[in-house]
Amino acid sequence: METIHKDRTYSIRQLSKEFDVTARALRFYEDKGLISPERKGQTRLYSARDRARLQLILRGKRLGFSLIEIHEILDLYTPKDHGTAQMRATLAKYRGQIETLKRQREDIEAAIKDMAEGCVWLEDQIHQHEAEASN
Amino acid sequence: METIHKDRTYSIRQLSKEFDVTARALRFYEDKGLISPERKGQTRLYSARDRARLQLILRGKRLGFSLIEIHEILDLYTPKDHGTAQMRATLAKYRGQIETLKRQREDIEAAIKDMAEGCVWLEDQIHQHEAEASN
DNA sequence: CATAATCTTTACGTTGACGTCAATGTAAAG
DNA sequence: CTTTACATTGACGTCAACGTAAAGATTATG
Repeated sequence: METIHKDRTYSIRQLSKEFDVTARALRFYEDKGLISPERKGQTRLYSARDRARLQLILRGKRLGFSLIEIHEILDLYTPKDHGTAQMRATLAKYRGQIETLKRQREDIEAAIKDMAEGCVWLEDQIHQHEAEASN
Repeated sequence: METIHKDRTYSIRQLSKEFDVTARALRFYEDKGLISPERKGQTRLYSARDRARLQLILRGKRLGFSLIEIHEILDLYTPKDHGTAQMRATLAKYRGQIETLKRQREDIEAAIKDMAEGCVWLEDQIHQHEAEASN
């Protein structure tokens, strides 16, 4: 194992190229409190942790969550408090989020099913059409 | 079986209450060409088909698609042309859509997995905390 | 050293998806 | 027939999520 991995930092360009988002978007996410890269003087230095958070942000976006919702989800990923009551509350949020995701998964599966059936029907039609044409 | 089912129509209020969207939204969707209810004079009359389309629209929204994307998806649901070439093209779109949905499903499953692991960890922490407290 | 390439902040512009308000129409109830 | 309730079409407002352009600071390169 090399030592290089955990302490690597990324420039704003590197990250924006890697994930195909604009630098503007990254600064915007920072503005909204979703990421907080360090600074070397003026310029931003993104850590591996920042990079991971960005991945979560983008996944959230692909799933149709707003930046505010994503912010709340990110909060679930950042361990902070240690009171039992707080931990129970956090646990409840986790579970709520899981329920949300499961409902979404059902939507997706219904959509996939619909589309797959449409495929079958269409393939069938095409075959019939071809059979007709060859007579 | 009763005869009442297929020919029922819905007012804009009925639909908006049933699906918990505003009348404004329904008119907006119409403006964008997503639904086309008939008119009795001025007022809109939504058919069972319109209702079904609305369900698809809302599902699309829950999955994070834009109205434009939803419009394209709705097009896939409305059979229209009969040329073999067109049907092949449509089939390709179906398949593309399925791929999109499958990628989304993978995102969701990853998210669910993350959250579930977080749950386990949290439950563990809470148990340890309680064990400590009882000594 | 000059200049080009990147970075920064500030600020205004844009697009999507509606909300809200005004002015008006119409249909059922009392 | 008047009131009450819900319908319609504009037109403008709003919020999120960036895009874009301006102007300056810093770093890299010939």
